[in-house]
Amino acid sequence: MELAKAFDPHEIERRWYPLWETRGYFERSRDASKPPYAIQLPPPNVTGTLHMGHAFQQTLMDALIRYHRMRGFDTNWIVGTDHAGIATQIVVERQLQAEGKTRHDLGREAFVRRVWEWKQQSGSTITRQMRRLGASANWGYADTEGQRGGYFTMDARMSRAVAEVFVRLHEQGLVYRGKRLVNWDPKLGTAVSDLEVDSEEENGRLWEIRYPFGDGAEGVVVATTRPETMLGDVAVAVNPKDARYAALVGRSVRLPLTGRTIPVIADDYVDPEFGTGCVKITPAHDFNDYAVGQRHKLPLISVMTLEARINDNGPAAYRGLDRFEARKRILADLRAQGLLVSEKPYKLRVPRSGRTEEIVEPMLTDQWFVKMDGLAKRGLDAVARGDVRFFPEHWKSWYDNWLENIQDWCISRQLWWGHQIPAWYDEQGNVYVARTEAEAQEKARGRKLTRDPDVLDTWFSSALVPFTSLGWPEKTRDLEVFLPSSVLVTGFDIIFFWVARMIMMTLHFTGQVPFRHVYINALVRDAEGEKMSKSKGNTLDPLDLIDGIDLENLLKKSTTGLLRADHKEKAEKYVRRHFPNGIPAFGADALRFTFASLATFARTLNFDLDRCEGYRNFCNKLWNATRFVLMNAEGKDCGQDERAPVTLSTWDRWIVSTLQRTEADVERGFAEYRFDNVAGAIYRFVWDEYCDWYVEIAKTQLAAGSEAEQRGTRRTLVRVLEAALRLAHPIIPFITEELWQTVAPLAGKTGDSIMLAPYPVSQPEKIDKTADEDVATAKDLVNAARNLRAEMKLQPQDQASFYVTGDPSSTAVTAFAALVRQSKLNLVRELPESDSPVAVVGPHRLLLEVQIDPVAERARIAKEIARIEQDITKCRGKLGNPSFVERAPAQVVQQERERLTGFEATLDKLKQQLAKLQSRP
RNA sequence: AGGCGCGUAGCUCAGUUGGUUAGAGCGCAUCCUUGACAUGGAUGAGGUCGUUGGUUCGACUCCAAUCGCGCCUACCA
Repeated sequence: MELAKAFDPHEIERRWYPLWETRGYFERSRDASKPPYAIQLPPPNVTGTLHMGHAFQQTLMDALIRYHRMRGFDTNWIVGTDHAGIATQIVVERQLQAEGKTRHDLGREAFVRRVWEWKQQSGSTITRQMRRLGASANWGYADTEGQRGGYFTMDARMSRAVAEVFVRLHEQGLVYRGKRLVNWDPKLGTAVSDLEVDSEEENGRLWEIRYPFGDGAEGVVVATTRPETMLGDVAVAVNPKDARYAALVGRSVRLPLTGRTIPVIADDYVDPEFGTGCVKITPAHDFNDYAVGQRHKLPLISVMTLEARINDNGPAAYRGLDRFEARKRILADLRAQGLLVSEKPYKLRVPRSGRTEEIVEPMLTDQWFVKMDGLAKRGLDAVARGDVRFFPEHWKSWYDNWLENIQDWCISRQLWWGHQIPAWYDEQGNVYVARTEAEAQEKARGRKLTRDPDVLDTWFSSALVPFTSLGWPEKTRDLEVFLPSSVLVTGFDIIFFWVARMIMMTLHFTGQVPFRHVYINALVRDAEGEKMSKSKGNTLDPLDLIDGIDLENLLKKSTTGLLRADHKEKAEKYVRRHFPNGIPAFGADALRFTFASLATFARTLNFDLDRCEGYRNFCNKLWNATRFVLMNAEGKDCGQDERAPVTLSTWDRWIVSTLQRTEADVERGFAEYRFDNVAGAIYRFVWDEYCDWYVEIAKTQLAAGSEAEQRGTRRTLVRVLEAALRLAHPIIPFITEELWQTVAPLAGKTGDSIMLAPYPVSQPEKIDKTADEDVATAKDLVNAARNLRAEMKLQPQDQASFYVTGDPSSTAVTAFAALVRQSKLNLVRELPESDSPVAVVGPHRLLLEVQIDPVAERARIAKEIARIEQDITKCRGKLGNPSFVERAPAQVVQQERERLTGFEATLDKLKQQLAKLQSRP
C-alpha cells in the first residue's frame, strides 16, 4: 500500500472510530480470567459541550483504558451524563424567556417535559464530541436510554437507586429536615450549597449607624455593609473584654425605623479593634449572627421574602421593596433622622451564586440535610489507610482539610428539574418518606398526601454513581467485579463536590471505596497561563484543534453568546492577536499527544498551540518513517521465516535494546500517572533514536549489506516499528492503527486491530550493554566530526578527509559513512603531522584535514583548553579534599579519579596541538 | 488569617533516594531542498536553578528564613 506523502488525520479518524465502535472493541471482554480495570467518567452535563478540561482528562482516561485493554485487562470505561439540575433548568428557562414565557406559565409537569425534550435533542452532542477524540468508552454499558451514551443520572434505573438511598438514609437518621439558615439565590428561588457560592472581593461601602438609647441619649454606633438587614436586628453585640462598652451590656437601645427595643449583649465573636467595636446582630440574615443568636437565645426575625423583598416583619414604609431599593430608602431615612454617622468606601467579599451571579441572601427556610460527621469520619479513615490514594499525593491534604471541617449537606433545591424528593406530607404536616407514592400511601393509611415539591441537589445522585452505575441496589456481578474501580481522573475543583461525597456514600452503602486511585488532573489554561473564560476570548474548542477553523469563523464563535460589548471587544482582540490565521487542523492524535506531554504533576497546564504543532509534526514524522520502512520492506524478505539466516549488526541490536528501555520507561510512566514521561519516552525513541539514527544507518546496511544482513535490517526495521506503534497506540490511537495495518503483517503479526494486539513488554534480556556502549561511542564520533565540519565552516557539499586513531569499531565506521556527508574516514595508528583541528573522543583522536586559519584555530583550542582546565580544577579540588576521599562512597571517588584522568589526557593532547600551532605565524 | 502549590534557558516545562558538563519542546542564529519526512536535516548561542543562611566531603535537590506569584478555605460586621 502506498502511503500519502504527508499525514492527513481527518480521513483516518473518520474511518477508524466507527469501525472500532461497531465491532464492539470498546465493550468489556467476556473473558472472566482477565483482571478487571474500570474507570468512571465524571459524567458531563448532558446538555453541555466538550471543553479543554474534558478533552484533557478524557485523553488520559482513554490512554489508561487502551493501555490496560492491550495489557489484557477486562476494561470497562463506564460513562454517562449528568442531568445537572440548576444548569439545565436555567438553559431551558432562558429559552422560554426568549418566547416571553416563564416556567410558571407552563406549570411544573409541562416544564419538566420540555426539559426532557431539550435533553433528548442536545444530549448526544458531548458524547459525539468524545468520540471525535477517540474515546474508547463502553457506550452501551448501563445505557438505559438507548442512545449509546451510557447512563443518565435521571434515567429510570438511576432514579430508583436515588430514591432507595434517600429512604435508607432517612431510616438511618442520616437525612433530616429542618429550618435552617441557608444560602438562597433569590433569582432562582432556591437554596444553593456553600460550594456553589463564590465570594469575590468587591467595592462596597461601610456605614456607621447610631442606635440611640430609649431616652434618646446617644447610644451605640454600629458598622454595617448591609444596612437593610437592620430591620431584622435583635441585638447589638460588644466584646465582653471591651472596657469601653462594659457598662452598656444588659442595657437596651432603640432600633431606628422600627421602634423596637433590642438588648446590648457581650460575645467573643466581636472584634473590638474593628469599626466601632459594636456589631448589629441579625440572626435571620447572617450566618455569624445566626450563631450568636443561638448562643444568646435571641429571636429570629426574617425581614425578607424569598424574592428578597422586605416582608411584613419590616415597617410598612419598606414592605415590598427590593433589598437594594430598601437599602437606599433606609439610608436616606437614617440620614434624615441624623442617625447615619458615616459612609465610606469599603472592600468586602460579596457572596454570589455560582450560577446566576446573584448576591446570595442567607434565608431561613425548611430544607433537607444529610448528617455528615459519621460519613466524613469513614471517608477520612479510608484515605488515611491508603484504601484510596491521591495522585499527586498533595491533594490528600485538601481532601482531609475539607472533611475535617465539614458541615451538614443541604440536599434540597427549590427547582423543578431533578430527582423530586421522595417525601410526602399529610394535612397535619406529618412526613412520609417512601420509595414510591404507593408505599407512602400505605404508611399514611389513607390520609391525603402531597409530595414535597423540592428536588435533590444534583451532586446527590452523582455521589452514588460508582455503585448505581453497576446496578445497585441489585446485587449484581458487576458490582463485585468493577467496584472499586481502578482510578478516578478528575479536576481538583470537584474534590469536594464529588470525590469526597462518592467516597462517603460508596463506603456507606457498599462497604467499599469507590476507586483505588484518584488522579487529579491539572487545570487547563491558555498559553499565557490565564484561566480560560469566554469573556476573555481565550477559550479553545478541542474540536477546532482537531478540525481547524479559519479566523472568520473563530471570531464569530468567540463572540456569540457574549452579552457585554466590552467582553465582545476583548474576545475579538484576543483572537485576532493569538490566532491571526485561525487554527490549523492538528488532528485528534496530535491533540492527545499534546495533552499527554503536558500532563505533569503541576496544578495548572498552559496549553500552547505551538506545542500542539510540534506533536502534529511528530505524527508526521512517524508517518514518514513508516513510509520509508514500507518502501524498503514491502514485497521483500523481512525475515518472517525464522529459518532464513539473519545477521544482526550492532546497530540492529542497539535499537532493539533501546526499545526495551523505552518500554520500561513507558510502563513506569503509566504506573506513576506520569503521562508526560510516557509521551516523552515515545517521542524520543521514535524521533531521536529510530528516525535520526537507526533509519539512517539502515539505509547503508540495506545498500551494502550481505543478504543475511539486509534481512536482519529489514526485520529490525519492521519489528521495532511495529512495537513502537503498539507502544504509542494508547496516546495516538488513530495514526497507529492506520500504520499498524500495513506494518504488522511484515512483522509477522496478525490481528484485526492494533487495539486488540498485546502491549509491548520490556524484555530485559534484549538489553545489550555492549551494543549500547559501542553505539554511544559511534554517535560521539559522528557528532564530533559534524561539529568539526561546522566549526571549520565547511559547506555540506565540501569534500573532507578525516583521520582517526584508536581503531574505531565497524559500528562507528558504518555510522560515519552514513551520517557524515562528503567525508572520507582514514583509520590510522598515528595522526598525520598537521595543523588540522583535532577532536578527542574517548580513546579516539579525530582529525579533520583542512587548511586552517591558525589564529582562529588557536582560539578554538584555547577555548577547549580553558573549559577542560576548569573541569580539572574542580576535579582536583574534590580529590584533594581529604574528607571527600574519606567520606564519599568509593564508587563516587573512583568515578571522579577516572574523570580526572580522562580530562588530563584530553588536555595533554590539546596542548600538544596548540604548541604545534604556536610555531606558525 | 490559615492551608496548599509554584519560582530552573526568551517562552512552556522535566530534573528520580543529594554525586559526571543542569535537560526537553517551542522560539532564536547560521547553513542545507541529499529519494521517508522542509510538518524536514545539521550546527550553534542562551541558565550565578528567586534571595540569604544552614546541614553535608558535596545542594537545583534536604532544613530555616525571606521576597514574588497563584489557588483554596475562613466569621471580621
